[in-house]
Amino acid sequence: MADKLLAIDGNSLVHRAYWALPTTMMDKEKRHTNAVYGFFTMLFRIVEEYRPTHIAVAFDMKEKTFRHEAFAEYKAGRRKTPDELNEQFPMLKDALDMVGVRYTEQESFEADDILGALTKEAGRRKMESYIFTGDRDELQLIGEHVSVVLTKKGVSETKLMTRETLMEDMGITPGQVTDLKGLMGDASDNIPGVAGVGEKTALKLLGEYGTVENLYEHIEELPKNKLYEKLVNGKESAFLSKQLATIHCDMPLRATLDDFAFGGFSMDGLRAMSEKYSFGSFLKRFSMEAEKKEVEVKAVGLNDLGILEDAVELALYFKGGLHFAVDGESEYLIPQKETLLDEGYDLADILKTVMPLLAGKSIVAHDLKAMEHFCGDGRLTGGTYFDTMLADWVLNPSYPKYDMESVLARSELPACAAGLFALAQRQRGQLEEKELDGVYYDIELPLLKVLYGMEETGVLVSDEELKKLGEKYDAQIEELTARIYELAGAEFNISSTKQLAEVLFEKLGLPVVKKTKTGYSTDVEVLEKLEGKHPIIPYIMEYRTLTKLKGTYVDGIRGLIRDGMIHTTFLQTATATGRLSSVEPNLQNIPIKSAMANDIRSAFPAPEGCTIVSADYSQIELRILADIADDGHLKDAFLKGQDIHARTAAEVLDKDIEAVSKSERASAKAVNFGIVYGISDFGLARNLGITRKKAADYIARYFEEFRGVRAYMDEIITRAHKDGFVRTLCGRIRYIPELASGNYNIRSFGERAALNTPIQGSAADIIKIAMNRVSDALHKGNFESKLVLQVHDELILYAKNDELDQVKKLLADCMEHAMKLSVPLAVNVAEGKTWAEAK
DNA sequence: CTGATCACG
DNA sequence: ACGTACGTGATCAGA
Repeated sequence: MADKLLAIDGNSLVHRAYWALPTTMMDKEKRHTNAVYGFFTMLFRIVEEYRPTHIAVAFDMKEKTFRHEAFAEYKAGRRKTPDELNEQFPMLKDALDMVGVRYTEQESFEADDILGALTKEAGRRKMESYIFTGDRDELQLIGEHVSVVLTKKGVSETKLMTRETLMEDMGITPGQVTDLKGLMGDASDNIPGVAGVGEKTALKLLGEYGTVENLYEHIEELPKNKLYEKLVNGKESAFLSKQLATIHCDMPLRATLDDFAFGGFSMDGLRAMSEKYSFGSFLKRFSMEAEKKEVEVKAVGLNDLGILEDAVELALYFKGGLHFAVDGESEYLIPQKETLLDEGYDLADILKTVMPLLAGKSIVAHDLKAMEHFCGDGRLTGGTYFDTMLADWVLNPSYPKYDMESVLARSELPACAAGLFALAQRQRGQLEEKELDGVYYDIELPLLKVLYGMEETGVLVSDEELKKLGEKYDAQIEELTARIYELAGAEFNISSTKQLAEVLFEKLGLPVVKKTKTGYSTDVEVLEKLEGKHPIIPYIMEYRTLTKLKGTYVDGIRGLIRDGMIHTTFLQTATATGRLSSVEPNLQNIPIKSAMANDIRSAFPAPEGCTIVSADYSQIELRILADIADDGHLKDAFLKGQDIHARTAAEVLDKDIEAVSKSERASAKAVNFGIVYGISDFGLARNLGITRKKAADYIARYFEEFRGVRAYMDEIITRAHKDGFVRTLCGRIRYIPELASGNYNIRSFGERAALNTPIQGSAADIIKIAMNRVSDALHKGNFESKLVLQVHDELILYAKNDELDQVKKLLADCMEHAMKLSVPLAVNVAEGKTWAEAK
């Protein structure tokens, strides 16, 4: 194996770790340890990823450096390093000693100078170097054999920077990094740069002139404007700043590269160090690491796969490659994708060899649906499955991310096959403890396969029609743009809320209706209030509608068409309530309400020989509310099959349901929506455009009639406060930590979520059960018709024309009887040759 | 990379 | 006296 140097900027990383982690972290002796802990978290991660043969940690020395001699204010004005952090440097050095990692420091030089000299030396020996730092200055050290691993936010994310990525990201070469600092300065080091020149301007100038020196040679060619003046005044500062930012790679090194040879952490040292500084989670981790070491020692090549027989216990999907861990007689195999590719294997070959071995076996994977796509149709059948991503979400659906890295980080298990295996084992127990096994095994796990099928099938789109539509919209947008410019008396970017606000509220003097935290609001609500006050308003509203349609639903979708089809991805672990979401493209928010929605939906035709069938639940959320709140009026209305909004109006206004007017029904509809969301008089007032008092009055009268609903709302909130979570009809859980907040707004939000989640989430349970049953029924009946989309309360299928009647019946049946409630679940079924017709 | 806006249920 | 309806994703502008 080629030698690889990991050169670490100790100071940079310690600072990063200190600010990223809470100072409440202490060891047995009440010494602060957050920076040390964070440093090692990053170190373990990076060593795992890069597997260096040499590691050097460089520290700054407290003494002044040659830079202070050049510029007295260098690093002045910097926030003083807190004592809680300073104390941790000796501890870190001690800990590094214990685990067998060498560090170095030299008087009057900074860590980056040492790193520069070390990596330069390594380069001479044709050794690859990776500089690990948060300091972007060090990007100047990038070279043929040198890359920089930049820490991003927190302690878990990094980005590998090479010449290529630096060029892509900033458009400069490593050599130009000092020129950049020379012009823009660096606030954190108190490097002045040229006053008034920021990153944007600096990059633009460098793009043209390359270096500070060349820029000033050609300074007289610049237009004699403000920028020119700034540059002339800042000339001396620019040169000095560049000099300060330059890292000196030619310092005399006290240590040599060989001193930093690294043959792995000392396991005993790790244990002792974790013990000494009370790093409990590391201790756990190392017992796993030790196990993994065993695993790798026994790793065998692909040719030996034949020995596996029925030994497959675990496989996982990871970053587009496959890692396998196979458990026979405690024999493991983990060929990593990179290793296999290095050895000249083709992924398709691997799959052909490995997949048959997986059939019928017990498989654990992170994101099985993605793995199914990766492995190809039907390859993963017949075995038992466990998906650690799905399990993590079912156990707690409120995290922002569920990728393998995040999940394993939260679990504090090592990011390797053994870690994932251990995680699955733990999750199996937790699912039962929390009574979430039903949701997981009976709903989500089977649904994963259904969703895979839907994504694989895809949706047919007419690129030609979308193209025509786009041209039509473009023409209209152009016309609108001209009119808007004329009415405004100037040209501006209508899509820029900032520029639009300037035109509306400053140039045209229209009244300000609402503000956002950054300035004037110009959203539809505002524009509607302004309608009639100026002829420009309707044009702007139309412009907004058209550009939205064009950008998102014409161009956006066209860009994703492959062979006439689009294949959305249904995210099964994205929402806190249990719903699905849809991305790339989002097919759950295709226009339906507006006048032009028909155009868009018409571009989604049924495939040859098929009809689009759409079936949606009618008022499913209010039916669920009727059931769980056990409300007399609500249940009565649904049992009698009445128009629920009309009935609500009749109750509140105390009149016959037949006597309810259209506008009375509309108000009641808004109230019903509000109830489901956790109503407030303010919200209802805003929605209906009535006074807050009238809204409050309406709500009060509603609750007088719908006593069950009122009681439910009180009860669920009380219980949620007590438990800290709520559940859906199927037992799906959502923790709501906001309920414990001392902040009124946050707590109120928690209460509304507590109220809404059992309703929205139960609806999600019901349609998911229905989907599993529909899919099952289609297979069992040997139908060729296919499920293609789900839009929260609606299922869309491609029905083979000769199966149409049976499929419609089967569909309605599965949906209506997905769950037995105390009121019927009503389903409307429609069909058409395009999506637009199937309504 | 965040905020504003707007598409859906 | 607080600020304000639940759940999503895509696009654009502009720091």
